[in-house]
Amino acid sequence: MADPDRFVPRVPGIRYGVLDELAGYAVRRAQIRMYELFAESLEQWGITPQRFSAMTIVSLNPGLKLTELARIMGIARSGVVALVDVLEGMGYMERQAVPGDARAFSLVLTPKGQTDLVEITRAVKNADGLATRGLNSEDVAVLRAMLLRISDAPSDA
Amino acid sequence: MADPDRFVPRVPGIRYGVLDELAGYAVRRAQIRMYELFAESLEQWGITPQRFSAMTIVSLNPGLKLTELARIMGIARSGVVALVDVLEGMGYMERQAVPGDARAFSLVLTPKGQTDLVEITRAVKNADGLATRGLNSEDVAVLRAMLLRISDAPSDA
DNA sequence: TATTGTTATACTCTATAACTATA
DNA sequence: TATAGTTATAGAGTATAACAATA
Repeated sequence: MADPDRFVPRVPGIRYGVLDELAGYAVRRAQIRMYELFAESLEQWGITPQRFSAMTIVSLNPGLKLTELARIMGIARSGVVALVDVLEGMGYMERQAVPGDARAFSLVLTPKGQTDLVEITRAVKNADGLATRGLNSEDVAVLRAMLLRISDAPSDA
Repeated sequence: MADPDRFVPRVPGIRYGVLDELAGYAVRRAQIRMYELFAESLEQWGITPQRFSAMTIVSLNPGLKLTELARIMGIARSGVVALVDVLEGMGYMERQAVPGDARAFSLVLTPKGQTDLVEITRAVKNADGLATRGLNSEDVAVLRAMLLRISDAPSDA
């Protein structure tokens, strides 16, 4: 096999110039490759990284409203509607009526969602391990800490 | 201002579970934030990160064919056609006939493209610096090296 | 036959804006 | 008035597949 079609981050003979000095381009290249590895592992489940994130967050924080999930995931409310529609269609998530507020819905995983999430999580961990196979666990911890710093970077000085 | 609408990577009171242990989720969160910072810096130019990458690569490797650029950037040929159409429409890039091959085109930047790329690169470096402000230059070098390892991760054992 | 660029089409992910029903 | 969810629409960005011209 040898992954004939996977992304090649550095093509021999090509000059990348400033791209090689940018943290942003390094993050982008890593993200492309990780998405490929995750997609391979999750293909059989019909689960994308985004769907996995939503399932995990709802599983651990049952009762979230759609607006809250949108804020947590950093996407628009309309995007969450589509995402929840898909997961509901898969039998993994449910909208439940909120007693005090007829406008809102509480999100919960179905029993099937909870059950399958265990195996899906195993597949995700496997993909993450493949991606970081070139790093030891201490390196990965350092990497995550540095990336979190970037995630928290403010716009202004 | 204080960035009222920017992505919040960790919402207080929310449990993230395994997401906090995954390198992949950390990369994704960092990528979202970096994209926001790049988009802010490049907004005035009508340039996206992808367009910047294409301009930089063509600038340093003039004469690339569309198929080659597609491979280098890791996207489909049809995507490169649309990308080159946009940059050509902006007056930044040109298709040039290839003497020996009537099917192909050589890509080059226009003089305007070369000139503006200097300032655009400055804006990109500024955005990258903002994103990595919480890290010193040694940290950033380590970060880039680790991310490159991930970019190169094979699928099989 | 194979390759290059192109077009057509579709799907995902994102956004904004307008709508409805409730609060 | 404001909020929660929804719908409509649009724009990137990606993909596959088919095509014409050329190799």
